[in-house]
Amino acid sequence: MAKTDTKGETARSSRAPRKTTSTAASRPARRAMSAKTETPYHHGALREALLQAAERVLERDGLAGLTLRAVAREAGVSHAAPTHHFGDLTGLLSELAAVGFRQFNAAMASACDSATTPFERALARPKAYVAYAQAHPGMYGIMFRTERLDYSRPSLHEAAEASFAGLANAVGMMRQEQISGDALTLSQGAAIARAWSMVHGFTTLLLDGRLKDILERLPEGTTAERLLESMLTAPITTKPPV
Amino acid sequence: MAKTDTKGETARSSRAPRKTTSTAASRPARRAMSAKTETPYHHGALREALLQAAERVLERDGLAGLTLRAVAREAGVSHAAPTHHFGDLTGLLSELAAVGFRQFNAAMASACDSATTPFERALARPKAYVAYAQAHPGMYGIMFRTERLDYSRPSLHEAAEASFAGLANAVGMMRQEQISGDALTLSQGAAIARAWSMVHGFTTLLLDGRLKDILERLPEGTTAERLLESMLTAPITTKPPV
DNA sequence: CCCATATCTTTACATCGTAAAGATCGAATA
DNA sequence: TATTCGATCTTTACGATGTAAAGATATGGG
Repeated sequence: MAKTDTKGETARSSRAPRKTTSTAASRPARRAMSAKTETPYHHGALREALLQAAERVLERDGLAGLTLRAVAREAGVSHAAPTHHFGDLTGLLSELAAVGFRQFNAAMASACDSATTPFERALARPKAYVAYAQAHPGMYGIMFRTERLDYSRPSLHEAAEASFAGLANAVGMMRQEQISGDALTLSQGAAIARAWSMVHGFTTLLLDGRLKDILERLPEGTTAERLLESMLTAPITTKPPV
Repeated sequence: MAKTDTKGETARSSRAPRKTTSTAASRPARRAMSAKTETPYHHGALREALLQAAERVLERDGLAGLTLRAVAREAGVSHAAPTHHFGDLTGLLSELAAVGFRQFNAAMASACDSATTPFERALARPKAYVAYAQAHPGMYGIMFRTERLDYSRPSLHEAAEASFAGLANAVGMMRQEQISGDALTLSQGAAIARAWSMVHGFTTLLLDGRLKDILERLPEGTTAERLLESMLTAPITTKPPV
């Protein structure tokens, strides 16, 4: 038969020695393991290690470099190991996106906490939103690359839901009214949609380099953050936009 | 050597007979061509045929199904034919995105023309924007899938530039001032960024299914278009959003 | 102490993008 | 008109990827 997969996909020996977990490292290995007592057959916490490896690969090589096999190489395991933990590529991306949403939610919460005046509080979330996306462009890209995500996974569903709830809550605070979870008035829905659309749209356009044209034509040294601030606070001149 | 590419990749015979162009069809073929006088070696207008095939594949099978080989199959040519016309996958996607931007620009222009009152004119563009994306989700997805696009290609650059110019011009009309091409005030830039971010953000969230949560909680039968309209026209309650 | 099960590796294969070389046609040129 | 050259399309080939299936190995419960 035709020989395939013959070249350098083992990755067992040359990588960094596998960081065994406490339980696995504490007790001596029963059977002989490749003479050098390293790289035990069982990893111990491979799932988490794979997620961390995936995040490294994503931020280093971008979305195009984020493959199952690349993640396995980065983690120093066989190329089929991730499949066992995540089912398929969609599974891995979905779990990674869930990690991203949790990071994101934490960043938003901490930004809200550190704001004191009402004016600060109004801008804290949008600024933190854009800041997170700029600091983790790969992660943000994955979180909204819907075609390769499976929202039926509980971890992703919950993390994304929490993110949305935080947004709705913030909008409710602005309007000084409680936003219930099960029903919305058109005015409330419009306010949420406006806030989310504006910040999400700004972020994606910024990450895609689409705002460069605008930023270059603005007064010398105007940053994206300044543009965001102005976009959110400046009075609207004559009629609704566009 | 190991045999590869041995199965069903010819695609010459079973497909629809190639639609030869006028010049190719008008004169009889010189040499014998596979006994059945069809599928001439030279297509005649393969480049355009490939772009149309790509658009069909995109809207039928989605972005994941849009591969060089799938497009070649759809057009009934060998899998390497597209490479000659577009260089690589990025080339094909970029030219297809350019087609999308031209369609989009035409739709926007026609929407502006058919608007009469100032109120209509203010909403005509956003509505047409979202309507185009909903009618051609694959195309819209490609136009903003930046990682696989080459904006240095003149056709794409020009079409996207025209789209941006139309937006800037529309915002200028709203503000009743001329927006020059080379310099912007912060207020002008903020107005453009707000308009673009809002509509683009709304569109991507809608296409990604992220607005379903909101739409379901709104009064019975509220459509996305209604939400958009409300988002753009409703007064902003208390302070800047988010 | 032993085995069922979870975990990880090996092997295999279809598909994809892309490169390189061969085949065919159109048209300019002599 | 015959020939040659360049453009167009096909064939062949190769490495990479996702995924399935089967084999190897460790872990924990009986």
